[in-house]
Amino acid sequence: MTSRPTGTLAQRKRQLVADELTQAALGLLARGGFDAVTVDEIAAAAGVSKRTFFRYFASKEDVVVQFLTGLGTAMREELTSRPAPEPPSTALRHTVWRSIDACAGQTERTLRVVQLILGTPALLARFLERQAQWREELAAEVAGRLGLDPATELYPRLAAGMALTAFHTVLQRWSESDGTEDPAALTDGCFAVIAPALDAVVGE
Amino acid sequence: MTSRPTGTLAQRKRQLVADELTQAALGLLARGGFDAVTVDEIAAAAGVSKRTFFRYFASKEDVVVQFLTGLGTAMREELTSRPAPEPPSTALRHTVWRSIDACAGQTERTLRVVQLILGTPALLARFLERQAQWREELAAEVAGRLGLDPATELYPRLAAGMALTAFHTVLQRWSESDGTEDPAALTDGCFAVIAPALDAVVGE
DNA sequence: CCCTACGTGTCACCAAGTGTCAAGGATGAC
DNA sequence: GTCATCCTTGACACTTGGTGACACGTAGGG
Repeated sequence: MTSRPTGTLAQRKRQLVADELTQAALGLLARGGFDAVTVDEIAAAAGVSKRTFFRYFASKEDVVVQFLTGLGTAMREELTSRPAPEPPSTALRHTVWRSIDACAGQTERTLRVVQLILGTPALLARFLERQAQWREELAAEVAGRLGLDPATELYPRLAAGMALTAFHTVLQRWSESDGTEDPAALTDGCFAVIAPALDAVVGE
Repeated sequence: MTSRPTGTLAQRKRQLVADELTQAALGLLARGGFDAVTVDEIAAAAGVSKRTFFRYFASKEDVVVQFLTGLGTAMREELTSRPAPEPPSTALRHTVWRSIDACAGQTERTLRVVQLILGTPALLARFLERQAQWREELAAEVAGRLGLDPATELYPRLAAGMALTAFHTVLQRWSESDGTEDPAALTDGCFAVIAPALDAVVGE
């Protein structure tokens, strides 16, 4: 998907530095943990200054969490592209699955990042903050699909929240099993549980 | 319940300082926002040193989030005290309601704190981190109630996650409405949506 | 009266994050 | 070729969150 050189030369150079920073950060943070590594060390490992690090990432947590940033946009894209008559449980199941499937190419790397995030309170906090943003976006999209007023109806936010709870549960189980359990099966299992609530409103 | 002077004199003195710190912090943070107020200012307003502030609170966020700390323990207490044969949706509805109802005595103060948290990314992140802990605790309790193995079954974590999604949604709506909407009605409305999923497993 | 324990203030220190400015490198006009 | 310009970067200084070490004062117990 990102195989051909995208954008201008300046943009590609910028992307190169960002990748180098991410690479260095994930390598150092994997061993030693989050607190044991300083931003100066990450910057030095990438061959840039501390100041440049903060020109690419808003915070030390950001360099890890942004590794999973694509997931949020992937989810919203998938949800908007789902056919309208599809029941919410099906549409949201594909939405969550799309974000998980997006990491298929780099399984072991993603696993280490997820384990790092779920095992580090500061990173978990930032990750959950991201999820809160995604929830609002998904809720708006769900409301639009069903023609509900997001300001008065409780369903959109709850549906988005349930989907993200499923997402989080899948990541937890996948992380705890060291990648042994099948993400697809976990996703289906989670949605089998929450589907009765997601689809109950359809008759309304 | 905390009407009579509890604990030793030293404990009460400690509580006094903690209350003074919380009071000062909430007062200053309400106007000016979270970033505009420094820990030194909070400590000075409470008449102690910065070092003493950090002997009472682990972080600047903590002084705000800990104001809602009782909610987590209140929830778990309520869930454990619920009769075993009660359907999950009923037990969890009372669980969430108990934590909301616990703030009944200080409505306007709680409202300002909730609005501050939901409107400040750093505070929201810490608050969500707390909720993640609560979720694990509630999931363990749910698993115990139903005799499910929390390591293999998806239901406990999902049920706890749905309940906390309801909790969060109630707080959001209550906060956005400036306290106008009725928390009890919101709670019932949320659980009416998620109940089909919570109770569907009963037959199993 | 002394001794201990505990809470607090002071100071020093580290790391995260930001503003500012000057240097360098690429680009484009003439 | 040269100059002007823009953009990125590094260097430096600074603020703030957070921690460790130590010294001081006070209450209680021998």
